[in-house]
Amino acid sequence: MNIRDLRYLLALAEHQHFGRAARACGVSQPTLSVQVRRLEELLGVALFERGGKAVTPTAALERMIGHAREAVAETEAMIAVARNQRDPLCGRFRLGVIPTLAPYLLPLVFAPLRQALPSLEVEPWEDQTEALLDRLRGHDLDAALLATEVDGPDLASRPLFDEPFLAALPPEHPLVQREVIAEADLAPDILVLAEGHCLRDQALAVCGQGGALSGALRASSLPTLLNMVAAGYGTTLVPGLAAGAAQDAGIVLRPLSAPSGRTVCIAWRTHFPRCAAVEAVGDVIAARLRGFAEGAAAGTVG
Amino acid sequence: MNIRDLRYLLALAEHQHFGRAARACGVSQPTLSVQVRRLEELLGVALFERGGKAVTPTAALERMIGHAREAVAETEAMIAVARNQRDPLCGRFRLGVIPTLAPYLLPLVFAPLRQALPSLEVEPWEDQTEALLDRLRGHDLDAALLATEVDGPDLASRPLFDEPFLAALPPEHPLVQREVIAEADLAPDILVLAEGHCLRDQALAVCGQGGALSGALRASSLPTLLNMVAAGYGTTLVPGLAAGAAQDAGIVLRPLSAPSGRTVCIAWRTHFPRCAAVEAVGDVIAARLRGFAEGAAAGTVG
DNA sequence: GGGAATGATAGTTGTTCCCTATGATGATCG
DNA sequence: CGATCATCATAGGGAACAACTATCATTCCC
Repeated sequence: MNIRDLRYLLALAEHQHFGRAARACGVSQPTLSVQVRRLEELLGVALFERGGKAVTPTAALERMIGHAREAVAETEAMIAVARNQRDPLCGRFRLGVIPTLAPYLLPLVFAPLRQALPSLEVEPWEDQTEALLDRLRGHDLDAALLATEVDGPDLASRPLFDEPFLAALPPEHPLVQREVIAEADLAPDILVLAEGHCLRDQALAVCGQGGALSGALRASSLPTLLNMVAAGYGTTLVPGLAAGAAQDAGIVLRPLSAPSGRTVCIAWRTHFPRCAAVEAVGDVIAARLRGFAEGAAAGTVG
Repeated sequence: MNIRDLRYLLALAEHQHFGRAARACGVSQPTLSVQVRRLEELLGVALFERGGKAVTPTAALERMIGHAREAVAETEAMIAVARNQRDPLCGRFRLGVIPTLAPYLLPLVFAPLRQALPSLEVEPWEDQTEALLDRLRGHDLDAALLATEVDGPDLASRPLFDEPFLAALPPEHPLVQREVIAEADLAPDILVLAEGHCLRDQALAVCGQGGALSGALRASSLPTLLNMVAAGYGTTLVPGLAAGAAQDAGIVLRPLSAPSGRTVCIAWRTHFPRCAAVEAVGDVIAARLRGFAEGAAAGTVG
């Protein structure tokens, strides 16, 4: 059963004339003639009474034609929806972002995204890496911005930009005197985020598992951590994009003697069909952050 | 666009597995695979995300699937309607009957029709010949019972049975003495129906254009005409099936010396697709009236 | 009865659809 | 870590389908 046949049917019922109906359908008269007859044979019912003068729908067709009309209409509606969805750079795009990145990166990239991909509705979702990966695997996200590379059978990722780490010191800290801080010097009184934050692991990896890691002082968010540092509880590493926020909190920032940092990536399901959207979003973010690493290492925010 | 493809689509969306969906559709897995892909290319949208593990409908498909479901459902409803209509001996059958026949014939044939064609809903429509033919041509009737043969480019007819005429006399009429009446003897004071009734023309044809045709005395229906005869206003010819009614009205009936009558036919449009129904109805009526002519000519009602 | 109009039929060609067989890839398990 | 299984994609071939042009049959009308 072909929708085309139903179109022929409706055209013939409307025009009551094979030639005109065929012209309306853009086919030859024999084509429509044969197809209608085939349909009649298939259904086992006479659909039209072919008089010498007029071609009239039978009572049987009258009862069927409503359904036929609906079937054609629904099919066309479906095709119309498909046509509207055709552009992968269109529609909702659920983008996960880790908490140590979201508040500092999103303000920078929202405007460029909106300009470059006006019909892509980017919906951010803030959560920690593992939760984001779960949601990504569960089709609850379309992509995620992470500070860790992902590569597996089902997920893939692509680096977008490097975010250098800066040493964060309370204003009265003795190390403030130095222009450049050695990572090891931070270790004794370093503060880190609560478990689950990738920044915690990265800071510890850079500075070594400092023994002074006081159990009571684990911040659950980066702003809290910055406040704790500003209040003199200890030092920490801040990612470059948070430099402005750190300074606003009254923290002194210093470059590291051996510059290190983390790589922000965009991750997606290997088989995600709208990878064009992932790519485009990644391009926009990478372009916005181009040259950021150097500037941030020198203490400037892009 | 084929409805079959939509079925594949729905099956795959439901099973989320090519093999099982294919089995549910009764096709091989490559067939379903290829068809779904073709559909995706046709629509220009990815409909499924083919992961290593699961096959999941995309957001685009989620928006389309309702329409697809509706289209399939409507198509199936249409096919179901067609299936129910497939039997031509089923459904409404609008049957025209001329007024001089309807009240006498229909009581005889309703029961046999209902028995022989239980799912055919015979709807009688009483009117004069010309009106019936108009309605027949206008598709407002499916067939008509007439006392005249019809043959033309658009209409055809078939004789069902012969209905003899009987001489109808008031009880006190002098001709009552005779066992058999000559047609010419009726002519002087014959009464006929109003114009438009075919029985009028037939009576006049049999008896000649009797000069005594009083303009004031034209009955508009056969019962009225019978009452007029019974009241002594004149004589007439009655069709055999009305013999009982005539006798009930107090009329004396006599056979004609040169037996004559009219042929009752069933008429239909040449191109009417349910001619099987016409034939069946005709068969039932003819069978019911078989041998009626002889009996009626002898004064008996079948 | 000839001509115009209309639908049906015939023959042909290109497309579509389905099958079986096979390939590619990822998951699973010893 | 390699073998095996599961799953989907691809290839090739054959049957069915749908489209066309050309032609025929019928009806209608003058």
